[in-house]
Amino acid sequence: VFKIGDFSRLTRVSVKMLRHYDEIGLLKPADVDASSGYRFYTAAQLPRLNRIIALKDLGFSLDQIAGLLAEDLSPEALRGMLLLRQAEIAARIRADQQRMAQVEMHLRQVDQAERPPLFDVVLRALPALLVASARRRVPDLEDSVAQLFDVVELPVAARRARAQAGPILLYHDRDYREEDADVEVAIPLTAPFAPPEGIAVRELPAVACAACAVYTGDYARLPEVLQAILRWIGANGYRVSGPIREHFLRFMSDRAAELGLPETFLAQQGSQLVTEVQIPVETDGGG
Amino acid sequence: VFKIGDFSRLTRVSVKMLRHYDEIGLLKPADVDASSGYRFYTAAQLPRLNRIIALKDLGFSLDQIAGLLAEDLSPEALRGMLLLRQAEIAARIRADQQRMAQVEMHLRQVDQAERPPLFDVVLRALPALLVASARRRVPDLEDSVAQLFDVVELPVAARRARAQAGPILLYHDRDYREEDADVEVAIPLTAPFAPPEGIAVRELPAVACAACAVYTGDYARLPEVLQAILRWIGANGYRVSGPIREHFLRFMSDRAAELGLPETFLAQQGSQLVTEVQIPVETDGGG
DNA sequence: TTGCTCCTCACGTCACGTGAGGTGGC
DNA sequence: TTGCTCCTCACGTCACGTGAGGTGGC
Repeated sequence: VFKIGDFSRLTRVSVKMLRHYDEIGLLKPADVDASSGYRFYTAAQLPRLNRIIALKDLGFSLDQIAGLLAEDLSPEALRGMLLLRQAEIAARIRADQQRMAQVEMHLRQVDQAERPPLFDVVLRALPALLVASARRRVPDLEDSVAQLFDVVELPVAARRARAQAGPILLYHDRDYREEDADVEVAIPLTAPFAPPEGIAVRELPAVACAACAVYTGDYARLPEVLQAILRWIGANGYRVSGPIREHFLRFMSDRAAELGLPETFLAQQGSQLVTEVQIPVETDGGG
Repeated sequence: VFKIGDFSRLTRVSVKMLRHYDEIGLLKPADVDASSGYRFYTAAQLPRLNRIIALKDLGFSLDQIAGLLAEDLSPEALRGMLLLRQAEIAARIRADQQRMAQVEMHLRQVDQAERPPLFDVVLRALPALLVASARRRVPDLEDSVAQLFDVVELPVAARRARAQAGPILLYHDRDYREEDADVEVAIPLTAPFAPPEGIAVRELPAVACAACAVYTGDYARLPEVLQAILRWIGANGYRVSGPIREHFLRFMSDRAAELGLPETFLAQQGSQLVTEVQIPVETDGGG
């Protein structure tokens, strides 16, 4: 029979941890002196403590460990816990490998150039979105996109179906071009409706991984931003895997104001426009 | 200028997080209404928030991010932070890969057999230890080891140099044998001393990774334990990379009692002996 | 008036670590 | 007596999430 300090040295588990495990009921001392409160452990408790430490090393929480050590644990439940843990670890490894690639990229930027690194490109998932959209091949971007926007905006506004998110512009061409571009204007919806001709109500697919950058300012410089992100994508070993999106987080439109759009999405005269460029990517050479 | 809710939707950063960043001074609102306490943000704050999110994705703490966003951050300091992060991520990936291998092993055990899995083998590092030791080729383990123990124990006890850890028995043979075994008895020390002939005072090298199991009971069954760990090592894709050690955590010796050893290490008559078997390993096929 | 947004406490999370202040046995 | 070990609060960690309870503007 061991006092807590001896048991701690024996097992290399800190006294504080042993007291903690006692407190949460994971490992009760074999005996506790009623008057002094001294905890006493026995060698028979070593296997249980060893299992606790081993499971902790595998990353299980103390709560889960309590479950795994329960006598009535079925093999299927055990299998389930292990499979879950396996999936979690796999996900963490993938996330860490992405982080690693990003850190290495920043290091290259610091080593090569004097200018501060471009920290603003972020990889993230894009959720699926229900939208009303119109897709056309338009002669030139400037004017046609504004018109296309109105075409979609009107029926959405009439049905009060607009969701709390700005419109999205998708470029369906493989190569970026300003003439005869195949573009789609999409407006997020709260609920589907039967669209008039020329307009579709559909779900914009979710994107597992997109390189995104938020840009504040005039649309004239959006192509520059786009080029910068494309360079970033190349430099980080990714490749474009779907249509480029521009998400207008805060935009300006006289017509929109007339239509009574929520003020959130309307920039004041002279204040900044906010746009997020989103480029779906996948690992270059990977699936 | 945005109210906190609008800014939250714009950036997909929760209101709570924005308030938290305000509180810790990481991102103060451009303006706060004196009477209502309302926070107001501007588009000019977007780049900073984007950097914060990007750095958070890389796993930096908010404290570190504050440092990284400071205007007077030197490129060398930035480089240092990135290198540190890189090392941390690499370490985490390695640890996760080990965990993964362990989880997979447990899964195989659950799938193949009905018996509960052997959770008790743990991988861990062994620290370097200053010891007094004697190494001999002995005709048979039973008696000779006990004698060898006394040979080392006496001078250590005379100098009161014994550290708070039990003695260690090392097997230097490549293959396990009970006859003509090349064994070493090592006793951890608090301080070095000039040893008598036949005894060395040296540092037992640290081991980066060892498969360890704590065994409670009679020494007669130690070879079984050893065999079980060796099977575990094979099944998990490791191979033995150094001499096998037996660390006597709680042992019995009449002679030791005479010598006034700390009671911790002496089992009562009839109570359990506690021994940890430690086998240095490396990844099979790896460095 | 109702609903929505904003505010400030204050507590919970997770697995302990770190004192503070006091006791008991050699 | 001194030093060592044990005890029980109680607070800190980290980055927020989750209510509680109240206010302000349309």
